[in-house]
Amino acid sequence: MATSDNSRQVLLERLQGSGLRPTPQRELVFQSLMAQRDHPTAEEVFARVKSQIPSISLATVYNCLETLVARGLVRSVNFERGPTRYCPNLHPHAHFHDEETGSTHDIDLPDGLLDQVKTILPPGYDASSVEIIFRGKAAQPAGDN
Amino acid sequence: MATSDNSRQVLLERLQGSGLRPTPQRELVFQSLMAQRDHPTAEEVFARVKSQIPSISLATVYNCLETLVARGLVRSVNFERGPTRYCPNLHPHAHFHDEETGSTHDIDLPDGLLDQVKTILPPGYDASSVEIIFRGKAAQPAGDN
DNA sequence: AGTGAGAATTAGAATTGTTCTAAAGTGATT
DNA sequence: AATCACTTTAGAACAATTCTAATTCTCACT
Repeated sequence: MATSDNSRQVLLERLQGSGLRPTPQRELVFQSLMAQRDHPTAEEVFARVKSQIPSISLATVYNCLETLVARGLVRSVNFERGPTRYCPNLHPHAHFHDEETGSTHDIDLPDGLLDQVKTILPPGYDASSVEIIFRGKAAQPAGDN
Repeated sequence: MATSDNSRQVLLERLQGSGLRPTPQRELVFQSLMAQRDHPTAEEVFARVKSQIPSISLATVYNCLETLVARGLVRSVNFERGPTRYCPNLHPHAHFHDEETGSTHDIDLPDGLLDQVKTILPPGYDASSVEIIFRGKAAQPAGDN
């Protein structure tokens, strides 16, 4: 299949380009993600790749996933590890994570924006809530956490 | 102060309305969130309320927070507890969490939507990424995870 | 005021997801 | 073949959260 050869090429290039080695473990973890296009957890990836490399360890799977995410080859869905945070702001708002300070700011949403965003959902999808998270730098005097 | 009396009223009503008791612990946890409008973790809330009720336990803080979130009095920022998930879809897309099945679906984004959403950021905020998460029901033949 | 039932709290153990550490392996380069 | 950086492995450690069992509290009803 041409597609998987392509993505393998991309993987190899990205690794080379960062001075990282194209190890069997990295290739396999990447392949397993490309092959089954769902959203597996690290444990699930671990389970899937063990049949190919029985000696692979969970720590290696975590390492490989981290590498793939860092190289932009894969996306991680739980953007922010760490403890859940609670906010008393009940107005519809988005969150901005300042990556430098680790602080979180509330961003007010214009009226109707959430409804507008919901219109991108295909028929059959009924969203009870929408969450918008920005990440980046805020040239702002801190304050929030 | 009228505001905090107001929100206290709301708290009491919401609890009553669900047959829940307005305990000192629940009131205190709620108050502490209202008083300091940042995004504390459960541990931080625990630390803050201990001075008022030294006997309070961490489990109670978690319980109270869960209750407040369930009653819509407070919002939790790490929408989905549990393990991080990984997806190989590199096209800009949102995620839809099906609350019934626990599965996650990719939602394609129309061109320019992310840029458009970014325009709501006040000056000084520079977002390197935007994450959009829907939660709700999908009347869809599953498939994704 | 006393009692009983259900609700809530407490302390600590257990679980889960992730990261860390130390030792061993790999492979290109001298 | 010695070296050096990178990688993997196994298991311990850690952090966040949930669970459990015992106790305490609250409140409606006598």
